[in-house]
Amino acid sequence: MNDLNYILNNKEHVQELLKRKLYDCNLDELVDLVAKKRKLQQITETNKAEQNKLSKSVPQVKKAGGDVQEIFAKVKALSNENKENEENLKDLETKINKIVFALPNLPDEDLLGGGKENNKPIYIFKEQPKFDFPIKDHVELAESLGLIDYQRAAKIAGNGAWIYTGLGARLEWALINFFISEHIKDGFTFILPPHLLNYESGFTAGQFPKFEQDVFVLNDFNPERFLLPTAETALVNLHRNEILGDSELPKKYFAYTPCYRKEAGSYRTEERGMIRGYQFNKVEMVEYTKEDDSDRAFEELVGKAKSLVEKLGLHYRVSKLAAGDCSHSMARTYDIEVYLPSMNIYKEVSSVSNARAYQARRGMIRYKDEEGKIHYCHTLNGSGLATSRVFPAILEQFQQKDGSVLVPEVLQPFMGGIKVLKPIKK
RNA sequence: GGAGAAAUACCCAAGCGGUUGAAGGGGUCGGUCUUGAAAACCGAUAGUAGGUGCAAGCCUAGCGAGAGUUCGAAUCUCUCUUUCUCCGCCA
Repeated sequence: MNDLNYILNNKEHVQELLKRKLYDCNLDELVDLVAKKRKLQQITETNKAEQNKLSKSVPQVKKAGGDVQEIFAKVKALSNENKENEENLKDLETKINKIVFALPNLPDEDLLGGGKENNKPIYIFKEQPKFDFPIKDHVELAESLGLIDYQRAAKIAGNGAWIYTGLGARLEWALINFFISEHIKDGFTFILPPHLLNYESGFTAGQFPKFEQDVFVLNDFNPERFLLPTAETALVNLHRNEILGDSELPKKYFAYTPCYRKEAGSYRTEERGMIRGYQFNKVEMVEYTKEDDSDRAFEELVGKAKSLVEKLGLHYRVSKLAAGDCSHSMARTYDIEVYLPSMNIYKEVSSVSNARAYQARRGMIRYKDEEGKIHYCHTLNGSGLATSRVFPAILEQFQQKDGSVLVPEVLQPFMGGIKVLKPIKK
């Protein structure tokens, strides 16, 4: 949610910024609605003040033996008038909220407008790996090495699923353990949140009301709950409706959870194997900061995500996303994209974003400065990392001529010292 | 899943239709006393959201959430949520 007064005072600029985010809107209606609402609010509140004053005088008048009926009639009249005003007010507010809640975050000024095509790689690690033999894709490798069972996954779950088996499960778990140990080293607080969250959490993170179709909603609950699409949704709600102390910030969290996503209408044929499923594992980092500290935190999170991929030894790049490719709630996003030789493309393993005060405003996440003044926090999040993209990248980038795959050194301690994954005989 | 109880400010807690936006206690902050501290005493102490104003301030909302009854609701009614106790079931 954006600052309403800022929108009102900078209408043209806001429209222009949102256009960079490929969100075309005319805010005239909003400005008009807010003006109407504030005017009506003034009238209603003045009435209400009068009504309260009269009501309060009843006991004294009664005691003095005065006529109370006259006051009753007056208050009743005011009350009726106000009832109508209040209904109109509520109506106006609903209309205003509908517009404001749906507005995306404003992109940072330095971002290029437009979509994916304007993303800019700003950092590259290592060279593209060269192979002097015909390479296999990760699906072939995962199957020949006995790491993933796609057939049985379809049997027991349906499409968009896979099963980690044996060493595959151990490799997956080693990745998660490696990430966790790095974050602990960096002083981040480990959180294991619930996977079923309530509507308010979805609203604060920015999933609702606009992206309800992307998550699994469970209507057996009253009120409904949903499966978290990323641990960010949980972490960013930890301090919802709270006022943090000045000295508590920055707060640094990370969590491991599976992420559940509908991904309606996804690129199924192109993305076979484990690139896109209904469920994938991810370790997620979230920071809460003061307003003037979020740029620092952003660099920190990008740096952390980079260092994880680097320690694994994978060739990757960092892309600065164009405004239109940043997600709805975010002012700025850098993607860490790992190279998949079989497809000759770079796939996101981490997305680091600064939401600035957008989520904090939705969830009333605030802090009190030394002078006792209340401010909105800034929230940032970054994957650290999503395993379902790292796993294939490891298989593909580290494959050998004999069909085996080298296990990155940093993972070996988490895999009982296994250094090579060898093809299994069928 | 069944039965019951509860939700009031930083914490505990009174209030059960009207000078209550809230007694009392604790805490916290300031002061007196003291060489200093403790104790005692005195004083202060709703945070928040929205509106309005250059500002001091003022107005509105707000006693778990929402709706209702009433001239008037923390107080009465309904719905929901959460917590606790007991029973059942269970990792």
